[in-house]
Amino acid sequence: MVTNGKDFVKEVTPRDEDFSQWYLDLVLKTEMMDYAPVRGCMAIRPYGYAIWENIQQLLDKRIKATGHKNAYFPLFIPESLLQKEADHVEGFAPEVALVTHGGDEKLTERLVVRPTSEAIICSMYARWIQSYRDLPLLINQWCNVVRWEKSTRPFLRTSEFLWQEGHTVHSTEEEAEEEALKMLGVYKEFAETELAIPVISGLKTESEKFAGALRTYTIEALMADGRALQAGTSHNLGQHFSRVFDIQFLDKDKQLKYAWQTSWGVSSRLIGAIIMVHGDDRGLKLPPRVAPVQVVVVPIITKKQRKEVLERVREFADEFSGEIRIEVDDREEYSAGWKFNEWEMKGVPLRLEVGPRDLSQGGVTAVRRDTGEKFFINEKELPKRLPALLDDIQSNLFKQALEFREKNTYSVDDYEKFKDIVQEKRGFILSPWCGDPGCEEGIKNDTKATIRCIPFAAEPSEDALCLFCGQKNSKPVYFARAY
RNA sequence: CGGGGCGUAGCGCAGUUUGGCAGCGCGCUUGGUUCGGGACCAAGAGGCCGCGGGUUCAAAUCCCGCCGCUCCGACCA
Repeated sequence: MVTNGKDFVKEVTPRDEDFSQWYLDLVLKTEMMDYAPVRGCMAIRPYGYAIWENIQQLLDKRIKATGHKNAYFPLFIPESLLQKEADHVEGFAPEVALVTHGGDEKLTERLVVRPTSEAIICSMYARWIQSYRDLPLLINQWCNVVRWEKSTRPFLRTSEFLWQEGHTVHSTEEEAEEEALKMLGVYKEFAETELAIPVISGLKTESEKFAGALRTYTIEALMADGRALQAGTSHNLGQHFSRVFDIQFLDKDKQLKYAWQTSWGVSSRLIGAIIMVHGDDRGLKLPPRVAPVQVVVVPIITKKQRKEVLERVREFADEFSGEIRIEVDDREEYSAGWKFNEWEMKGVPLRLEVGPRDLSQGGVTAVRRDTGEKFFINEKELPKRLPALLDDIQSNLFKQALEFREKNTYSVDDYEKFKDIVQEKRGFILSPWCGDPGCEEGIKNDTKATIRCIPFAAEPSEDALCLFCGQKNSKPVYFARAY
């Protein structure tokens, strides 16, 4: 940590000085997480977990609204099941945790701690599906998964993380494709509406797609340091898994057919995205829709009016606690100024100050976390103003993030210029690519930038020359340095 | 997995070079005075110096091994 003299938040390294350190300072000081005694693992503390609960609640609603039901599958997967799909095992083998013993007894077959649940779920689906009447099968699960990662970062990449994974089965290829795209759309709408994070969506390249998928779709967000973060993926699995797990159904035409599948997921990584998209030198800036505390009330306690002020803020909280996540910080061992900084660091969208002056004027002093704006609100207007202000903060955060992304998205067809931007400014770079994995690889080796996605609208054009090889009829795709 | 940095009280650090009582600031506890942007006074509590070996009369300090965090790379949906 670096002490930054005159600034308000002493605990946090300035963002532009050292982005990584700023991020680490924040997740620790705001008590979102703490390191656990297992390498790469963390405890998610109540303040961080509350954000996850809000994400779960808001996304779960959407998953159910699109016809999916929740279920739960085992943490352990027999090793032989994981090994059935060739690409899948190749993709995950290096990072699976294995259970070899039960007590002192060696297991006859080793168990994999799920890195994702395709294998175990497909093995169950094979038993549940016989007829086209059993389809579509639309199931989601909220769970933890384990991937033994080489390098980890709180929330962004940890050995164990929380997520939801949807696993659906369909009778036709078209229907599976439609499902994969539909859920990508749900993710995009969710990220933008609830997390105030603008995302670009599109198709992953062959080298970046999910191990075992036919196609992978993705939403990608831009962090404040100009690096991209994959925020959610949706896979069209084709018949890859149904063939090896033998998920067959008798169709209307009396033919026995292999089913078509999808899977899709977002993880607790989204919490990292919220931090890195919205945060500033003072700390977090949480979008009201997912903020554990939307409004904090800080009483200004004075010797003379201590009782009146405390009574007022307490009834005040009761008044709004039904519709707003409101918290009264009436701890008397901390000064008002200390609390201001503390709650700003924790990213609470709106602060209300109630002191003798406010009481005499019949209202409260409000301060927005997003703009720092300070203003008086008359008591009578509060029921209307508070929800309206939270909505306004929510949309303003989205607007700021969108402006930042637009400012940091470049359209470039010259490789030298491309290299300069990757080096100096980062951000998204829309550049033509011929589709050859060799060119993708070459650009990655030169610049560390990867193709984040091929946007849906991308059309090849005659005069678009591949950034790397110069071939005509290339498509504009998004490049970035990524987390 | 390769290279660098770090690990001493809850947090930030000094002490390690040259072995000899484990310290400072913040925080914490208690009492009191305060409170509109990190208040003040007084009295206190708090340590397997990351872990395990070794050298030594004596190790936070020297040697060996390991673990963890972190940065850069490799790897990675």
